[in-house]
Amino acid sequence: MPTTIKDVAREAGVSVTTAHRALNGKSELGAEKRERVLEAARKLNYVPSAAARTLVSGRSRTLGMIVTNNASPVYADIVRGVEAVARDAGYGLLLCNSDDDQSRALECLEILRAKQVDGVLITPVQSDRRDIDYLRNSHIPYVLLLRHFDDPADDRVIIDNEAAAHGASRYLLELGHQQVGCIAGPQETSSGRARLSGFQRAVREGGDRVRADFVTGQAFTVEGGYQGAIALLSGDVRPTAIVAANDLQAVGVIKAARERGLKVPDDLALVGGDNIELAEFLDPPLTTFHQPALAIGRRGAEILLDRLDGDERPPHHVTFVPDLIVRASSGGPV
Amino acid sequence: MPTTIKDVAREAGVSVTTAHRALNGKSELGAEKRERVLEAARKLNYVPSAAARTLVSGRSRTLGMIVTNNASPVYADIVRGVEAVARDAGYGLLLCNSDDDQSRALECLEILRAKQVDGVLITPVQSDRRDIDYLRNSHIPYVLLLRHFDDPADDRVIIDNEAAAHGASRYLLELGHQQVGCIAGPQETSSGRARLSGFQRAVREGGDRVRADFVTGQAFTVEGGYQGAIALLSGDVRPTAIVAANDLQAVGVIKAARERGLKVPDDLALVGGDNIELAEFLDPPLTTFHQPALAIGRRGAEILLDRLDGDERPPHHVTFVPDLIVRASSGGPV
DNA sequence: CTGTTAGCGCATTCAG
DNA sequence: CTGAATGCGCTAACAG
Repeated sequence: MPTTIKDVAREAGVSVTTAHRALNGKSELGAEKRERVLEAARKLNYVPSAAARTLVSGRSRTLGMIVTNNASPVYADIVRGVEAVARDAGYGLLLCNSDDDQSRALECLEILRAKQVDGVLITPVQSDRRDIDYLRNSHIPYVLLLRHFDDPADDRVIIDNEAAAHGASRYLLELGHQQVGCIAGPQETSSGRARLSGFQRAVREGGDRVRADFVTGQAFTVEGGYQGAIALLSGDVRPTAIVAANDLQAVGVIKAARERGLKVPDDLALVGGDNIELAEFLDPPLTTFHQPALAIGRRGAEILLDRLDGDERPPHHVTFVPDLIVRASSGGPV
Repeated sequence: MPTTIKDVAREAGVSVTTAHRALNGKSELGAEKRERVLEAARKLNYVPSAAARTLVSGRSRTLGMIVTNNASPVYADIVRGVEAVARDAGYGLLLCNSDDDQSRALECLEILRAKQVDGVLITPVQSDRRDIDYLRNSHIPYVLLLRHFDDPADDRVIIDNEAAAHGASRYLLELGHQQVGCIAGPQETSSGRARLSGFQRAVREGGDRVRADFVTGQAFTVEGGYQGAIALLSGDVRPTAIVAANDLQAVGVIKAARERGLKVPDDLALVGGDNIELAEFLDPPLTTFHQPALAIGRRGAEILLDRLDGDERPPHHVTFVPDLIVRASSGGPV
């Protein structure tokens, strides 16, 4: 039984209301009584019940967060950024993983709604829009992270995936590769589509001598990259360079190449995406573009908290533009 | 305004109590009325208020979790494991990072207590025992993960760090190294101490010809390993092998070695710890021991949920025994 | 300046 | 089988 404000009031010999006012600094009241109350609260180790406050105020001072998988480096950093901002603002953070399974995401949303989170940060499952629709229909403020639908009404914090992938791909092509492959992420995801588009644009710009091949729908994981690489390397014409959808995939490519006795970058040039912490220590160090995951999380949380604070401005569309980071995996000068 | 049970009752034309019973399947009641209620609930998209339930029941169906840093690979996996088990049981998960700062941890605990979490999973800040004392004094059930104090009353899920580090160190010594270094983690942490002990035991067992050197207090991060390596490599006698406190530190060692033109493992053999996902793809692939972080999280959450379910058995002390994973960084046969 | 009253949404008494 | 009343802890509205 946690101690309640009633206990504090009794201990201090005042009414519950007075205790409440002393504790929350509402109206002015006798300095002496205030002290007695604060003293009693300290002595009894009083902490106000969030549940009761939520019940009466309708606000929980808790944010919800749904990500694909908090253990994946990019999401891990995003969660970190969100948590830091949330806690600084005195908010709790309820974390859920969807594994990009919509029904799971909806379960999570139901829990979050029951717990009356004040807002939600979400990397939507993009097999369909049900998660986002749920949030909208429930009138829960939300901010999209990493992925988004075209609806401009949504607040969102993303990176320019098209430009990022284009830059990385073009870099590879300028090194002279004429047979390039691309492992594209799930094409339901806006990020997966955009990165493929960027690759394709670079290929088009490369002119007629460039021949490109790609596989789609590979998960943003080591395994996804591995499978994608197997597919690309099994084609009739082996690519001399591969653009992976992200760094984890690139690791999968390295694994596949290693198994086939191909040396990266000599036999197979490679670029990834995201610039995870260990990218520079991989074998070989990975050429990639930098996705500022921590900042994305922080910015998203700030936007959400602003909304909860009454921010009525038009939708926030924050787009970071990643820098290309050249390392050894792409071949060419480092 | 979310819809309440009152709305459902009105819609169904029954009393609140009846609605409650229909929704919670308490006592038997007219099948027809039950249907009307369920139908109304569905139609109104009713979700019971967790805040109200918490207020009346005293239980929130939420777990709290405090880790050093959810973005660090081991913690990320632990969080993942906890979240999976928690959600399967219908529990929410409130996540906090302490950055191993006790005052921050205590802030988090205050929040968690206010939100009346039913239990807490924690990797304690071990600068002192205030976080654990707080939990105990607040009568909040808790399970320690990764780290522990000697108090056998605490439930805990850890690995045998001493044995793990001993095995890794001995492996290195058996390769013939006579000048070995160890980068030890913060010695306030039980894991940091145990890993150093394991190293020292291996050195003792190595006999008189083995000369060992070590630095303590290096953070379990790339930077910590880097600094530690600088220190060890700047000594009068350069070690030919280094035992890092974990894989991230080992990465830092690789970085330092690279900067100094030392080749791993030829000029400097290296072992880490934890077996993070990318350990095998590093340059060079890292010899390490496997810490089953996901399983640790899962097991911890299961124990905690059992406690909440009334498990009164003696304290659970789960200790996983890590396997050594030999890769190229240690030199020797792979 | 202070205390009394009422109500947030739900679950658990009690009566009927 | 059903409903009305009560209280969880806190805050807001209303007296005094």
